[in-house]
Amino acid sequence: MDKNAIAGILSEIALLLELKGENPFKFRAYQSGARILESLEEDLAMLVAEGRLTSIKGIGKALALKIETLHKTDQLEYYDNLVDSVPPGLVEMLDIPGLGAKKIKVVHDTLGIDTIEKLQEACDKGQIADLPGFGQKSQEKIVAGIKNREAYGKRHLWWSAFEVAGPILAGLKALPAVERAEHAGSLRRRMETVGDLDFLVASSDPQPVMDWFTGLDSVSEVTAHGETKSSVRLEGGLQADLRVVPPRQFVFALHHFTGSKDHNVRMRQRALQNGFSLTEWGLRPESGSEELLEENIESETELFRFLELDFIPPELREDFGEIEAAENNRIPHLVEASDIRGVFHNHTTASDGHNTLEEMASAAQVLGWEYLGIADHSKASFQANGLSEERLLKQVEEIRQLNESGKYQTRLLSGTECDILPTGELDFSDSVLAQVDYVVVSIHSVFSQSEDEMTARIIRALENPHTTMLGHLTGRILLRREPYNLNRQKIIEAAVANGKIIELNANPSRLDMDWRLWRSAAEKGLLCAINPDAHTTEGLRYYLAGVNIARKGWLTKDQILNTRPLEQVLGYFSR
DNA sequence: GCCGTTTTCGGCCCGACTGTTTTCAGTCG
Repeated sequence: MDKNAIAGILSEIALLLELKGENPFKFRAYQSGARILESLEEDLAMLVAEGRLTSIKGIGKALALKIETLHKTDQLEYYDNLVDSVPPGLVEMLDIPGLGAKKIKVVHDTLGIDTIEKLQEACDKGQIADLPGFGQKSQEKIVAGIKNREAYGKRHLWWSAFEVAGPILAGLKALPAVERAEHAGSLRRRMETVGDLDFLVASSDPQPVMDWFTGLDSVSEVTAHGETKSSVRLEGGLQADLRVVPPRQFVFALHHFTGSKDHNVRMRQRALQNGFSLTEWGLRPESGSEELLEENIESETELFRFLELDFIPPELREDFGEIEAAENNRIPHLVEASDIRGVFHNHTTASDGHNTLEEMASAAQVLGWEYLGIADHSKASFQANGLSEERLLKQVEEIRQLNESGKYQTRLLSGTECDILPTGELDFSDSVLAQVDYVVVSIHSVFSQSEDEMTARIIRALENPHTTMLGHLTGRILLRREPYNLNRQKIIEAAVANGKIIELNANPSRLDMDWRLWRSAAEKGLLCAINPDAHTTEGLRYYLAGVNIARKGWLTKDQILNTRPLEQVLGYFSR
């Protein structure tokens, strides 16, 4: 069993222990164990073989033994027994807002309820309201929670959440009572998906701010309306929280509510080591002290500096080594949107795009790009109106003529998004591929191969001398389709060995390859290309989502091909 | 269940809101 699968089991164990009412620090140990495993750089097999698991901070004897057992045998009796002892319905109930492990345990222990259906029935009979610690309101909340579980339970794409958040933030900033306003949470950290929107405001007069927020036209339900915090449900199911804090607290609260939780834990630990207690309220000389430190800290930069750290951009605050880097002046200068000089993977009406070659060229010019690559589908992608050899060569000629005409300042590059056939062969022959500027190779069919088959298929495509870059590595569609089975590390290694690029597909539903892999991949020498995979002129703007993810992946300008000027890009293609 | 160079036991980040209570537990982030 690989480390991610094992991590999944450890998280599940944590959940089950919580439902059983175990010592909270015990299940937290499992939770943290799962996370540690996921972010492990070293080969798990090696760590197990050399008995070095316990040398990792957070992994003790008990966890090490369980990890080792799962790794070697794919089985764990402890886990199996635990699963058998907790009805699956109880786990599902955690999705219902207002129901946590303790209350679920009460419902189960007193009424014997073990499915959501039975919970619904008990609510209908009014039995839940009579339980100790429950009441009429909690019962109503549970009924609503069950009803909305489907619609509200899911996360939202960062791009769409950001579009909703933008006008709200602008509205907050325009209020007279508001001194400062920012969004926080996973939205500010540029996570690929967002659970809810967090807004933070500095004001000494919270009431009108709260009233404005809860009174927004797009609010379908007000779930909390307090003096410092309000929560609303927006049309479309997105939840939004607003916190209003006194101006001198703003920086601390912004840092706290930006998270991530794991990053905050590390920051608080660091503060404690330096003799301070850090909370969203500010810094105290020591834990337990009432008095806030009278330091003049007005920006996050100053807060980090107080803890002897360089500024850590919000995108990096995932406890992925950013604290250590900030300690040693090793936070990289991350790529910025303005560094992008063009993109390579885009479609036109020749295949399944919605805008013509010229419309795309014109839109790229508006974006100020030096070059725009066109990579329409190849013939095997029949469903996407893939180009035949003949049509591709015709397009190459069109592009050549358009460039010669000088009509657009943006130079068009001719490429292809060539299908990787199930065998790993490419959809076009070498002689055809030799006639385009570059080749993006992608998988669009037969997703169901085994991990070994899929990995070998992709590696074979990377070994083709005409291949320039690999498109959307895993084929995942966020919130909709899981990645296909493949060994990411092997593919990264093959790309490096063959001098090939892996694309960062910037389509907000893909954001593939995942940001968690980029830092170590780039350290191994992998070159990135940020591609919007645009099917419309508006879709070109997705490159911004790609830059976000590149930043989350610690990438700098020089690790990304499309930050380079046209001449260098052409030079790279004709190596 | 993990950790520790004062510690092998006694901690483990912490505060707001809600709904239930009548001083607080559970949930959430």
